[in-house]
Amino acid sequence: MASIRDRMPKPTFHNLPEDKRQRILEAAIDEFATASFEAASVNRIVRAAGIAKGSFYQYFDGMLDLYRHLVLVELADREAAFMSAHQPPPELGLFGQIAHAALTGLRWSRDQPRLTAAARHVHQPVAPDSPLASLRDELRGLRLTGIRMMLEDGQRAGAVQAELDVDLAAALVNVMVQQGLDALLLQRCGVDTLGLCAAPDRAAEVTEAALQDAVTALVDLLQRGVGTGRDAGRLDLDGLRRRVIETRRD
Amino acid sequence: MASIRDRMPKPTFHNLPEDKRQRILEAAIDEFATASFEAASVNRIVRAAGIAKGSFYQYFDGMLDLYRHLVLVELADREAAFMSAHQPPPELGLFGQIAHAALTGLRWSRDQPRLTAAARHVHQPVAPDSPLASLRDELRGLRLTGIRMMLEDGQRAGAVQAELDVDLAAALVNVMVQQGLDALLLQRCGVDTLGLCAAPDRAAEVTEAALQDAVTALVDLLQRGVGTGRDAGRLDLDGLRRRVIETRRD
DNA sequence: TGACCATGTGACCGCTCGGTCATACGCTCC
DNA sequence: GGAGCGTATGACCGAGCGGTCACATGGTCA
Repeated sequence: MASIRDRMPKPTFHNLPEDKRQRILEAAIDEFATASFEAASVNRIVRAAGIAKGSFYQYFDGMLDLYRHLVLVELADREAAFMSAHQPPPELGLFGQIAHAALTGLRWSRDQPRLTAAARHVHQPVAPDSPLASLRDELRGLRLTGIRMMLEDGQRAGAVQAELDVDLAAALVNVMVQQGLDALLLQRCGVDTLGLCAAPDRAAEVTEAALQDAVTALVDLLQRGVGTGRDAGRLDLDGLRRRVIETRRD
Repeated sequence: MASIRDRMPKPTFHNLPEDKRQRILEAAIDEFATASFEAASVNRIVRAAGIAKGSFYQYFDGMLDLYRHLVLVELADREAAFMSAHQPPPELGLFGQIAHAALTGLRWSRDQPRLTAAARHVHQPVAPDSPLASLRDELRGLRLTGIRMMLEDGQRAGAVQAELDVDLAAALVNVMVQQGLDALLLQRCGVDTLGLCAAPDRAAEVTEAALQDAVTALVDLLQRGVGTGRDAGRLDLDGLRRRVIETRRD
């Protein structure tokens, strides 16, 4: 934990007066919320923050250095503070915990869409030679481990199917949480995180009821799937999968 | 259908000799497979295609024009040809159809990672004022409608829960198909579509067995969820959701 | 032959980019 | 006062960008 947060910006950045540091961070958040990582511009950040370009390079080694600090320290701390200010009731089961976390995450996206949007570059597929690749892999690994542990706990408690391939399921849950919640928001309210960045007043359209609908849909799908659970349906899948695979052989 | 495919490149492009047109398309595919849409460069494309820059602007109105044509015509046609060359056995049930489509889609990504990667810009969240926004919304709407119809068919056939919120479920299924399959590939084989673009020889690591594992994981989650289906678990969720919601009120 | 026109071409324009560096500033200590 | 030092500054660099346009090319028809 400490190792990947260590000493990213130069010490001069940490010595800065608080308001100046905040101006720089706000400008960076706006830039990354607006532009793709590759299209983000140092020039625009320094202009918006009201500092000289030379100063920027006294604080950071470059854009990646800034972004690492932003994601691993600033955004992570703010989100963690929000999440821990909304602790779940203590005796929730696995799916209750997931529902709580999803609901809290959605509220965070609604209340702080710029922060969520700025962090998005690290959740998207990225070329292996991209400067973002190692950062993405680090964070992805941490998230997957957390999800895997939850699923394994669920298995031990008998709430999760014992025969589940936990690695693959964790990858799917990760996608559903990272992208699925935003897609549900777009579906239910006609606006997603990037839309809220562009039109912050539309947050009013994102009602608590809509968030609850979204979380319910996600957790229900996760827990029970969309099938009716008839044995015919399940056997159907197993039987047909073999045939599907056989179609390849011709 | 015809309306959104109409007349995007200028007529001069359609009059081009076949090999020249192919060179341009290949160069464009490489560019969009490598770079983000905002960072894609006309200069690089014309250099790689071996045409003059002035010619490019005789064929297209600009990058967006080229990308629209690429996604809506070239890539769509090639993928459709691949998919229709792998027709499912006729009497598959809903989840069998989904499994077949997912397996075929994964094979397509493995065999043609550059084409899949070039199309990715239209599947990712995008700012509402981005030039890509309307294209993304068009395609998203088409996909969601298709998925919704499948789910409704499943409901009529009794294979899908009657009380399912089809709109929200379709949004989730869309995410699972668009991003989830790639995530499963990365989890199972250590390489995803962008990784295959950068290292095409690694396609050998993507075995049929791995693809089948991925599809099984996805369809199982979709059909049955990860829960054990004990009533306690289900009631648990419903009861606890109310409490989760109440935590907000303080 | 020469007029005409669709197409091909790349030098050129104005601009922004990431990054550097000589210089200026402001504070401390002698 | 002035030496020393950490920090602030913005002009400047070379490069790449999207887009334009005057001109070249080559085929067609009178």
